[in-house]
Amino acid sequence: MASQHQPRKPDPETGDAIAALLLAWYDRHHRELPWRVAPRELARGARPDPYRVWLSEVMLQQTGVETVKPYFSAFVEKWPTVEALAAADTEAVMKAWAGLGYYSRARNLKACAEKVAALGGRFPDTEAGLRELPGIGPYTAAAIAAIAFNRPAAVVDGNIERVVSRLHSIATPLPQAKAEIRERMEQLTPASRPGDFAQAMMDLGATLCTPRKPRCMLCPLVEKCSAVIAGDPEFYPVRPAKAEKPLRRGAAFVAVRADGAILLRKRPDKGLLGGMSEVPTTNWTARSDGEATASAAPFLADWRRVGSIGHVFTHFSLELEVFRAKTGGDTPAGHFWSLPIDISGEALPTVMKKAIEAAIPGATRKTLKRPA
DNA sequence: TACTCGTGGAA
DNA sequence: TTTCCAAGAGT
Repeated sequence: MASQHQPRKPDPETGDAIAALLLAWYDRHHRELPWRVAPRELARGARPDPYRVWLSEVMLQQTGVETVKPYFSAFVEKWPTVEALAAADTEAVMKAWAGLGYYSRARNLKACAEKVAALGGRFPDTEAGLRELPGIGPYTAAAIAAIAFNRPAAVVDGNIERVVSRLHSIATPLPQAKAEIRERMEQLTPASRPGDFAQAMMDLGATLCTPRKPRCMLCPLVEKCSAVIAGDPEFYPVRPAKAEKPLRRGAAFVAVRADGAILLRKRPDKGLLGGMSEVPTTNWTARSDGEATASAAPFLADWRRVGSIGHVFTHFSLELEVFRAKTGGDTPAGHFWSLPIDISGEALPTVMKKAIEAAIPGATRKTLKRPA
């Protein structure tokens, strides 16, 4: 039923008052962000560019604002429009995304750009229409609808889950509480300025209503906050305990050619680090398998252990023993050589840059621009 | 519903 | 140091 995703009439006793208080706070204290159109500009008639709103929202999925900023700048400079991104090489997009994590986002970004370009370069302007595009889920569809198209969509992200669960002292643990939080957000969302309201809720969660030590004395909603009245805002939201991360081990092989080139290969499109490049490695297993290292190298060589690196993924930790060898120019099937000037621009995830750095310090550091 | 899927900053 | 967790989506 589409109707259950439509906002309800705001409750005049609480919803309207809260929205008004929060928007007044936002007008004075909103963050200045590269992808954001400030309320003053909106009042003058400026409209957000849906392409920039979409790009920023995808980058911000589970990713901090400060981390996203340089990537956002690089993307809009390289690809100023959705048509430009649609026409880009997928490999170039993966390279530009390298280091940002959750690499399926980059593939979905490209696929989404192609679909939107096929629609004449215009994004759908409804939640339902946006929801059909790859990489756009419930949150992102609502955020784009509200921010770019002024639709009164109920936007719910991690910040808003925290703010709303405190505002209404919702003790139900996540993710069970999501339905109730959504209903509350639907009641709160105003018909006027829904995009600013969503961003105001997120700014509040990011700057005042923080996970630990919330600064309630500065909060515009402190008098409306049930958790504050109850005396323990930090108790909310209630989350289940997390599972412990298992440790996996493996070995990585950095083969260096006489001209300094490093041997790389491309990972499968799906799965962990999908579509990204890597130095050859063994399988990553729960046990340490020293036996497998020599046979798992791309070829026989004078492999020397140069150290080890550690890396933490979402659901496991990894320790890689790093080996290096000087080799000839043969190219094993499925591999390719990357020259020193190209290394920093390769689609290398952070864990692979760590491995290369352990073998050749400075190799992945950004150097001079490649001559045109 | 429950996993999978990165990374880095803050406390 | 460890732990948490950030503007979640796909399967």
